[in-house]
Amino acid sequence: MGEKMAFRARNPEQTRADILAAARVEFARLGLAGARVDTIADASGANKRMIYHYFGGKEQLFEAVIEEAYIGIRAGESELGLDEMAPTDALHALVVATWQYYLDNPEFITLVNSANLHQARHIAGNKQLRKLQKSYVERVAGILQRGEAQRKFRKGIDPVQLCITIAAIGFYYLTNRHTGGVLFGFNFMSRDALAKRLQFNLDTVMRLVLV
Amino acid sequence: MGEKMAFRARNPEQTRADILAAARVEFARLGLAGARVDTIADASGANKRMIYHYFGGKEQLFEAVIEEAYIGIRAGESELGLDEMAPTDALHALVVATWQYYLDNPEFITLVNSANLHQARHIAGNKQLRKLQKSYVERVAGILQRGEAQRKFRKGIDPVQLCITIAAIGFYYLTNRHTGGVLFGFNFMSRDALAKRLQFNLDTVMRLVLV
Amino acid sequence: MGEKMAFRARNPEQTRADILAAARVEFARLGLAGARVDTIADASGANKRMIYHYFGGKEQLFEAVIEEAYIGIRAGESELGLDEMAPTDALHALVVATWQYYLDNPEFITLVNSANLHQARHIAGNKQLRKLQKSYVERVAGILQRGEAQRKFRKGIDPVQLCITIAAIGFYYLTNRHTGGVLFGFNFMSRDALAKRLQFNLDTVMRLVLV
Amino acid sequence: MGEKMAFRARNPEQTRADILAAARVEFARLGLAGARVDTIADASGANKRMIYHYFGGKEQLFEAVIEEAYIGIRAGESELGLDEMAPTDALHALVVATWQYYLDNPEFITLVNSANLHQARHIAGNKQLRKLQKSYVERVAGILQRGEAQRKFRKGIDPVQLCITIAAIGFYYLTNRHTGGVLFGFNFMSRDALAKRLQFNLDTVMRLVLV
DNA sequence: AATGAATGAGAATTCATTCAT
DNA sequence: CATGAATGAATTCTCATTCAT
Repeated sequence: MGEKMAFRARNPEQTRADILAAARVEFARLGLAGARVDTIADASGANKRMIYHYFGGKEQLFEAVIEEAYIGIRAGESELGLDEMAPTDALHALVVATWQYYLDNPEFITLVNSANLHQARHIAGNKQLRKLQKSYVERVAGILQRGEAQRKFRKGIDPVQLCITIAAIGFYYLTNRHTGGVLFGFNFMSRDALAKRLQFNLDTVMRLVLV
Repeated sequence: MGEKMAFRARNPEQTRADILAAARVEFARLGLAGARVDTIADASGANKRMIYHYFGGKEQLFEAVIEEAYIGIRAGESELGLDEMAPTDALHALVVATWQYYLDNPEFITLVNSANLHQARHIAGNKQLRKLQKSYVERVAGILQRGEAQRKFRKGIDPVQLCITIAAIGFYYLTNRHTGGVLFGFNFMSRDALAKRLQFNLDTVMRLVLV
Repeated sequence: MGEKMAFRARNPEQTRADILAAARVEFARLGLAGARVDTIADASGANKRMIYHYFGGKEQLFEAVIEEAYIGIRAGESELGLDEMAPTDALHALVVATWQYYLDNPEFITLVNSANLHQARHIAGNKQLRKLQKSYVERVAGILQRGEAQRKFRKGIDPVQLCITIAAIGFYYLTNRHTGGVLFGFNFMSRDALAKRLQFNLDTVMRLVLV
Repeated sequence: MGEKMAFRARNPEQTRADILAAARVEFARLGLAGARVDTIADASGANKRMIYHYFGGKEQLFEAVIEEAYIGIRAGESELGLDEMAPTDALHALVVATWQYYLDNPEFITLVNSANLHQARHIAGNKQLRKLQKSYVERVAGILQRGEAQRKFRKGIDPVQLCITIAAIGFYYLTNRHTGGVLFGFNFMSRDALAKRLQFNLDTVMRLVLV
């Protein structure tokens, strides 16, 4: 009686990170409207009050999750060293890396879908993400220019459209894996199916750019 | 004016259809969890009770909406007369028609995303959709075979992967138009942007299949 | 199209009786609040509108059911010919008949409980039932008098209290058979258990009245 | 006045107990189906959300109420000190105490009826109640044995049947007091009527067991 | 007499958020 | 910084009853 319950480690950084991690999972699984603040609090090991303390509310927490997700994917790409590779190799590496990022971060695709369902208002005006994206497009543009200069790639390929297509052919396959499984009647996530898709996508991109 | 419209037309078919139409819009806009039964009832001109009477509940209504959406897109394709066209024309027409369907039915893409968020459990076991999809794939396979026989198309192109890619390059662009707009910094839905994207996609597909 | 649905037999008496029978079962199973007008309509083979037509509403239907139930049990007793039997035999027959009525009409006990939950307001002022009850008590009083005159029964036994006790020892056992089963740990409705209880009750009543 | 009682005492135990008490009254008055969660919330001074927090739902709250009711009656009996009394006195005390418990806890009888209406599923598998009941029966069996040993009581009286009968003759009178009042035409709850009934019941039980 | 579609009021349940400690 | 009890506003779902045919 009167016994004092042990508080969790008074570690603000950790608490914040734990909440964010739990929120990422929950929002990815159920979307913004379907996610439960209670569930996030429980899963994070913190409590509901902390969510409001650190993030202000459910929507702001969602914002933080989305931002973090986009920072994550762009960070990965900048570490590939694409600028040092031959153009063809760089493009190949980019397609593979994008695909692999989706596979390693299964929450990313549903988070992006949720962000779009809400018309991207949770990242509207986010300069940082705009900047990261810009440097990404420039990197791809650089690859195309080098390829073109070497007479390997066609002229006039729009780097933005290429970026979108590289994302599309992987992202769509994975985000629609459930309905795809039902409609097409095979397991989209089997090792074979995944390998086949990656190969097909590499083909698609290469045929698109090579002269 | 002042006239009391106590009861709506005693027309079960119409009532059901009105609810379904209102539900399609609401679910597309806010997802399964975000959609409000009340809003659907009001928008449909019917009342909440009718939703439960005709569909059983929110989830079953969602099921009906998703099923209807898939039936709609497949129905459009079967009316294109692809089998009567030259292979190249047929493929071109298919890419254009798919793209146009997405533009004409903006709800379709978010509904599909919602269905996938919930792991496709709302269409699991739906034989009809499986069948429709099958005949769609077969139609595409037919185009590929004819193209191959005419030495226009490469050999060994997987029709399933092609179907997925044709959908992906249009669908992804449109579903991600909001975050895309923020990140890339241009309006994905401007006339020019749309025309450019369609052209790029046609290019992508043609380069993929042509010898 | 324009095909006319077959109406059920235009037989008011039958329709009313069917509704009443279905209502008895439903009210007995779930009580007044738990019973569903829809269920009664479906089970009766009629439709909801008929319930309102014939009875006015759910509460009035309940009234009709309760009244019918009480008329039923009293009707049974008056047919036993108790007045023609020796007092001991008459009492014995009455205990057995009461018990048997409960067993044959399992709905009776829960209906009575429901009527009491609602403080008997559904039979308040019902002269007919009061009259039937009166003649029942008089019949029992007659038995006691004859028994007393023959020096078989004690003097001064209150017929009302006896009536209540005869009902109580059977009714309570049966109405509480479910909780009884859980708490005492045996099946109150097995052939053996029922026989044992009846014997015990006969004993109880006989010892109560015999000199 | 004008003072805002925004939050009630932060006392989980009390809150839970308040809800339980309010629920007991409401369920007793209207049954499981007739009871209103809103009413319970208001009457308890808590709010609806707390009911779901502490009990999970209406049905589970009902379970808790029923369990508490049964624990209550058994607790009372174990405090009577029956084992220290002469057999006849013990039996007398038990009949009186049972009767008095019903009178002091008017909710008990309708709760038991409700539990039985729902086929005792709310206490099915409740080991604690089974155990309490068992020790109760054993206590009664002990009285019978002592009485028998002292040649005061008949041999071979089934303690379970006796328990049931002791409950029945009081319980039935009280649960049926409303219909009884209408049918028999007197007030079952007048001081006189109650006294008379208790005396009759004592008589019934004593004649049943005495040699 | 009979039907079943339609309704509004209400009931159970859920949820993001705030308050006292 | 941390906790978890408490809350009000929604939200889904239900139900007795009425209306048009």
